[in-house]
Amino acid sequence: MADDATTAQRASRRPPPAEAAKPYHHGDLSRALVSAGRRILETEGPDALSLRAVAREAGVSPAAPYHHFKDKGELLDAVAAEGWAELGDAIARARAEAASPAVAVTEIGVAYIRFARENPALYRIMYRMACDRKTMPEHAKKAEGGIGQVAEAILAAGAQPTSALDLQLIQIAAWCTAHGIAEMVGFKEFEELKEELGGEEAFVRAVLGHVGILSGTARAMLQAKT
Amino acid sequence: MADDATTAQRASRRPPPAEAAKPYHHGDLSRALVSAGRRILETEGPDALSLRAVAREAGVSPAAPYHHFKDKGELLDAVAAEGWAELGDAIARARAEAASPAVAVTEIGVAYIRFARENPALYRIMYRMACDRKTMPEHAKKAEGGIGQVAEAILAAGAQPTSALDLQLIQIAAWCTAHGIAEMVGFKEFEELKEELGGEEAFVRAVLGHVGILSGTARAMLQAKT
DNA sequence: GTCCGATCTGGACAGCGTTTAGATAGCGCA
DNA sequence: TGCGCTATCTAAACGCTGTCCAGATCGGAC
Repeated sequence: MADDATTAQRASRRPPPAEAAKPYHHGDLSRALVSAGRRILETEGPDALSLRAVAREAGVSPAAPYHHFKDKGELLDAVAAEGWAELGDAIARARAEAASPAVAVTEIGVAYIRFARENPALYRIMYRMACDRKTMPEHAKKAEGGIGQVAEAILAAGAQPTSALDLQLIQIAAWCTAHGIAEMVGFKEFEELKEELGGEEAFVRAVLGHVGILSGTARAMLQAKT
Repeated sequence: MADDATTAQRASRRPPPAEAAKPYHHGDLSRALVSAGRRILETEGPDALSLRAVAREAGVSPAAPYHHFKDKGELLDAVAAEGWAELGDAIARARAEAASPAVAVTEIGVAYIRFARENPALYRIMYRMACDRKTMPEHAKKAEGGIGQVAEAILAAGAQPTSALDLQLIQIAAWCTAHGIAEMVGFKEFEELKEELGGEEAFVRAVLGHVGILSGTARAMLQAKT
């Protein structure tokens, strides 16, 4: 086994091999550190995610990560970026699998919230990083597999925004709503109600059903009635 | 000055004096610790809020707080509870000052978000505690000066929920939305857009305007159209 | 074949949350 | 008035953390 690795590495191209079992000088650590971080996040929660723990998990000294990330924060940023990419995929999948454009927006919301609930520690880090640092990872904004999907889905559902700004605000409102629900669904207060409604997803759909993301036209219509 | 304090304390009733400058054995520390915590939160941010820093700020040894709170978490809980009480007051004020019942719900939302934005570190702690611990402070739930206000305001605005459950879901949806916007308004992504709209509050109102919290009847109406 | 530069280690530092043993001092009781 | 009780506070210590440094290691370029 060790022989295999050594041989494979010796036969490889000039740059350090991208995937080897436990290669080389130490291999490509940055990737190993990020996935070690995710592993810790999943198994031990966000509070256990220390730089030292990550290094330990990856089998290197506590100082080693500093040759790949200037900071603990930068490592967390890399972990978060991976999370955003996966969230984007989940959103794209939900949109593709939606029964009709009309329900796609809701399904995207449900998928977003489900992702956050299935990866609570990851989502916490993702939000934390998006909040503190200046830019979101590009993945999160891109149309293919990103938040940009929301605008498209809203348009496909037949909404008629009065301007580009209107559309942008719709998008932001949808995102804020999803984030808010995602973070609050876990509150212990709602445990009873969730059970009454038949599970967490039912609860999420019920809450989502009480939030209307309104384009300019729909909003005007609603105001005319009230 | 020291004389004043000593005299006042000696003349006081049996139980330890509630308000003295720097009294006694050490005075009523728990209160001092909580306000020291808030001071640190405001001046140095949430990351600087260590138990030791709080003790230092209050002028006691690092072990002293353990006679009043079993945990760092319990101290944070106390700080958060104070925050919830103040948020409740802000909500009540917004409702009382609203021009009409129809706009009260929006004004409550704006007040909620403004509080979160003006006390970002405090709000972070408040949410964190509400998330991790089992129960919200009673203050937050009470009708006078609490989230319960939302339901009343919604009813006063003329909404016609189809059931108690419907009303509860409306309330939760509103809360989730406010929380989501409150946390995301700070994103650097929106800086440009905020400026374009003429400030953060304008941005908040614009986003809020694109979210409709729908009672059962209003929802049915909207669905009939789409 | 020799050197360079990237990578990794071991050790150190200050700061953290928490526990323990011991000092201090107000209160109830005699 | 004085004595002990108990709540409160301190000093010191533990293992943990993020971060930095000097030195060891080793692949790749000349």
